[in-house]
Amino acid sequence: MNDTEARFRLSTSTSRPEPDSGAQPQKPLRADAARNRAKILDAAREVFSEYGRDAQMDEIARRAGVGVGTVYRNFPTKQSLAVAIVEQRFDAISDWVAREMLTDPDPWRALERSFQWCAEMQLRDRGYAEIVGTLAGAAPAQHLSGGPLGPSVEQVEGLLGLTAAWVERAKAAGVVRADLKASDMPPLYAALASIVQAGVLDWRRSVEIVLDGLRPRPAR
Amino acid sequence: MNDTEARFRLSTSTSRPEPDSGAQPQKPLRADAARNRAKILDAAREVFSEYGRDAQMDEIARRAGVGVGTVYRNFPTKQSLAVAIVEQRFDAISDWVAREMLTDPDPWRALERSFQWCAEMQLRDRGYAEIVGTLAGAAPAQHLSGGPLGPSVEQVEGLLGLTAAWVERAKAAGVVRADLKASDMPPLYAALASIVQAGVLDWRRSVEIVLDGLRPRPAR
DNA sequence: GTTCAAGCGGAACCGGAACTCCGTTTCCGG
DNA sequence: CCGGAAACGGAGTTCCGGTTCCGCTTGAAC
Repeated sequence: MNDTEARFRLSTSTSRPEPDSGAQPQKPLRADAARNRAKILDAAREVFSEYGRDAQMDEIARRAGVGVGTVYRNFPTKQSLAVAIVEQRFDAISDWVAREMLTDPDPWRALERSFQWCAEMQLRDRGYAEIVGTLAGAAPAQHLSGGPLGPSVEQVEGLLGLTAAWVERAKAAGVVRADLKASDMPPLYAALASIVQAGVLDWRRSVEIVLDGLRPRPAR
Repeated sequence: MNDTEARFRLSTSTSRPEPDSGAQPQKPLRADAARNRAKILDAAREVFSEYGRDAQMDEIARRAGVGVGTVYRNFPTKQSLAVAIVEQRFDAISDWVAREMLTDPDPWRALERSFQWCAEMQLRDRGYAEIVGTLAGAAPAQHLSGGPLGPSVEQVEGLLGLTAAWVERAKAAGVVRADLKASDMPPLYAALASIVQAGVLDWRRSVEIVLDGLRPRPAR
């Protein structure tokens, strides 16, 4: 699973690590350096998904076939590397939602599939719950602090927008409760991810209950 | 908030730290030692609830007004201290369920209150989500490994029993879906705790959705 | 009051993991 | 093909936090 990364945003791309925003020309990296940067990102993705925040820099360097020094030349700190990975993951989520969830002609089925996908993601990536949790916790007006890790404000708003679009479609189709709001959804995904993370084998059962909670309220 | 601990199980009580199970007589601790052990447990409770697993032994010792050495004489390892605290918390949960949830004449209201309580607990104890997650993940036949931390098998089964009792009452009263099982509940509490942990301010909204999912299914 | 084992404090130890430094290697413009 | 700037590697440094050790203090049995 390599080079699935061409479509990611500049800040994590195979160009020079941004010393600061604003200076755009950025002489491109030397050929080997660019290659290494890509290898590092791939390795980091792998190691973070296996060990979550306990991933070790040495291990990442080893899997990238590179010295630690090289890792640190590209990402001055473990934190910054983690952020880059989180941003990639976040974009992957947005991609999926846009591609799979918004194009499905049946919004309810799209919802079911999205929960399924969320659970699978958590199963294969130990850091997933935290990412989704970040999104859920990034409430509307909470953009001030910009917690420890976390995707950018634009990323959060983008995904929230996609979610809102789905909610509209679903409500129009009458398949969900009439009072559903876009902001209701992220916490539910975060919840599912954490359930899977906790090792609950029968997470589908929890999904079933939540889905029932999302259905249109019966006319009184 | 001191000495709320008389009712906890022996292994965390103010008696000698168990060198092994089986040797029961256990000369009682010297008076000052017993006092210190209690102070340590109180401090640990406090620090763990503030910092979760990042709690530091030195800080615990400091708040207990005791040297680190004393902490280690009572709990040979940070892990063992953490386990003691987890067991206390777990018992507190069981207590609450037995006292508040099973005695409430209205099972539905008891359910609502329990979610409320769960959220409040998470708010005041950073380690709460992990405990509830452990419970949820401790599926029926999964008692083999005995993960990293975690309450004892008997504790888990005890609480599961209480939950089952509530489910029966609620079903008898016809206030919940007919197919509800005791094992459905722990994941929902774990989910709520994690939502609150993620910093979702409007967690009541998520609760509302889940509650709707728990209501009796409308006759088709 | 004396004695001494139980208990205490906290400086020192130690391992692990993030990060730095610098001698060596590699790319690439001329 | 050469020179030197850019990049590399990985041993070494630093920091941090759990755990140990040992000389001192104190409770309690006589």
